Amino acid sequence: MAEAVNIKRLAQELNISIATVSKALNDSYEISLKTKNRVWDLARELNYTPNPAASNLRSNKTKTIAVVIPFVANNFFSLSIMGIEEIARQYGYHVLIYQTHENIEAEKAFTNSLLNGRVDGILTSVSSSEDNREYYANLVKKIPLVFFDRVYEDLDAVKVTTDDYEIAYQATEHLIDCGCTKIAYLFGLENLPAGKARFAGYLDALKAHGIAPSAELVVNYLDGEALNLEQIKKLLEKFQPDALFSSIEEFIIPAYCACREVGLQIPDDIKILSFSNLSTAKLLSPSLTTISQPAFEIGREAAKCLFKILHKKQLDDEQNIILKSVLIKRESTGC
Amino acid sequence: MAEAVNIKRLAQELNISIATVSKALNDSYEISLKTKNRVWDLARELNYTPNPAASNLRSNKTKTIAVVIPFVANNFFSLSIMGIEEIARQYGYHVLIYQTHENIEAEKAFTNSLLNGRVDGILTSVSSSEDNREYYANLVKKIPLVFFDRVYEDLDAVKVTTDDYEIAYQATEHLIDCGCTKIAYLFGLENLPAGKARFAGYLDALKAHGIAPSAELVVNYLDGEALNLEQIKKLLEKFQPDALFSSIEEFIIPAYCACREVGLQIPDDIKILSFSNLSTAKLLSPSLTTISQPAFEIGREAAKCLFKILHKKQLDDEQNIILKSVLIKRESTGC
DNA sequence: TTTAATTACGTAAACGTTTTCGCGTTACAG
DNA sequence: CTGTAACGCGAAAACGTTTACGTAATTAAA
Repeated sequence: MAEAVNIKRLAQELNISIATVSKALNDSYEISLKTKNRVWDLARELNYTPNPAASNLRSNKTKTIAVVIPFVANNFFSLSIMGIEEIARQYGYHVLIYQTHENIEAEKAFTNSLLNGRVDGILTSVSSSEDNREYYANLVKKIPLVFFDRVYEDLDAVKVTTDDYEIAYQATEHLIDCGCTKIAYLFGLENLPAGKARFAGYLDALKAHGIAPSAELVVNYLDGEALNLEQIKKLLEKFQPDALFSSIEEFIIPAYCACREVGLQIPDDIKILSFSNLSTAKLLSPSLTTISQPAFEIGREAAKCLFKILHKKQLDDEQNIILKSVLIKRESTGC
Repeated sequence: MAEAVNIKRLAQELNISIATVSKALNDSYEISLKTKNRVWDLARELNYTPNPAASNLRSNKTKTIAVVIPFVANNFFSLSIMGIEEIARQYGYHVLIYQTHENIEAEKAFTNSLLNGRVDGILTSVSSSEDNREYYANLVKKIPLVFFDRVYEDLDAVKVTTDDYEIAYQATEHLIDCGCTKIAYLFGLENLPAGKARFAGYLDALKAHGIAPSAELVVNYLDGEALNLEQIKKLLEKFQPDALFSSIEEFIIPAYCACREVGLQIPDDIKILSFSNLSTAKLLSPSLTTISQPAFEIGREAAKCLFKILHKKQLDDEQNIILKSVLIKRESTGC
């Protein structure tokens, strides 16, 4: 604190100009190796680190990226962040985190606050509460941005997603293979391509197997665990489905509880399957069949793409990167 | 991007000096309300937002805090971050996240990189792999810092923790009340006050009930799920404990698996209890009795303390804030 | 030998703010 | 009418970098 060690100080001690010091620190070709070494040694000795604000101001680079997501306390997103962090660290970048809480206004406010040079780029998984497509259509023109998992289609930006349609189709077939014919669908992310693709996979699999979909068997996600519990209990009592296909993790607890409260045995009376990155899925009672998304890899991949853009490297042809999810069969689907 | 809108631009359009604009934006008493309104209106119209780098450089304030934690993909920490974020947003601060992966070198490297004015303050939960006390003893002199959950004692800094000793004592008594006399301890965070306090609570409760502790019944955490599974299986086979008291969440999966593989029924043959913030604890097979820490509140409280320090408000007397954990009894302790 | 190119470094401006200091105007007391 | 505040604002320096440009010394080419 006391003895501010900055470039000027280094320059004075070494009797050279601050320009030379700056260039030496940045390993410029203009500076001789001898001088560079003198600078580097003294910098290390005095524990010099460049002032980020000054550096940002002058160079217009912050070496910082922002991650804008609905929540961090969520298995998928926290794993994604781990992947992002890993790559960011490799590149020497810092990571700012913003949670939108699925609030579209917060989402706009945060991202807007990032446009004045606070960060070099943004990684985001958009809020599902409302359609915010127009906003993002504008945003992608203003700052390097990569979408992951929750994306908007047809925007001029890189998108890292998973094979939602295919895996949902495959999962539905699994339920059918297990003898289910009345498969209820717990619908989340309805406003987003991911949610629509999952639902489409479910519907198409039903049709391919000659099962007529029924709107009565579809439950839309509501905000609040208790509400969903009520919804699912009503569903179970009124329409007696023989399976629950949950498209988002948030339905798991209410689904299990609802079955218990209604007195249904899993998987004998009803089978359950859910999109989820829960590490304890195998310990649930009974263990839960899940569609597990490669959350960590999604984070890594998205971050890699962003850094390619930031470093102006040509992106390998495609703007859409699709990773594979995996269906992990466990007791809750019982076969 | 094109038409950089900055203070100079505002000043030109309004035909006043940049000093006046700056002061108006900061609501200085020196400026008349009339002028302020003109500035504010134009700023809004042109979508002006101050350049953070310039502002930071001049004022030495970043409106940014850092959170340095072992992992974000962890129920406790991700909840803490939610709490921190909530408070930070109220104060208009940005949040940088750094994961140490329990690596003491990464821990030092990150925090050192924050000392050049990148952030105004730090919130941290220290790595448990080694003792890094000396480093922090120095660090707290250089930057406002608040510890939460995983702290070092006797440092001149605010510490937000939980009642580890008391709740561990209480939990052990609960196991004893359920008839257990041979209670194994799955030991984590051994290098930290939290880990030591939990263990002490366990030991003291045993003694108070006339049960002699045994070193054979203590298993230390190893890095890697498989290793812990092996350890616990050996423990079960060699010493037949009638309860497992796990001091950290990471033991839950290996503990459950070990019991299954060895053929022990929970809670009939053996009871299990663990520190944990797992939201699915009640859905496990059988549901898990947990000590649940108020993770969200810890984050909130820690952030509040940091902002008090940053705003030079006097801290209410005490440097140690202790929140209460809660013991949630479920099937795995079966009584 | 002369000229051109290269190397190694310095000067100074610039990035967009904040803030100190000073100055002119108005209001009011004496 | 003069002297003194108070008010409202502007000029300019400062924060610590980066970088365009200039220049002297050395080397290579002619």
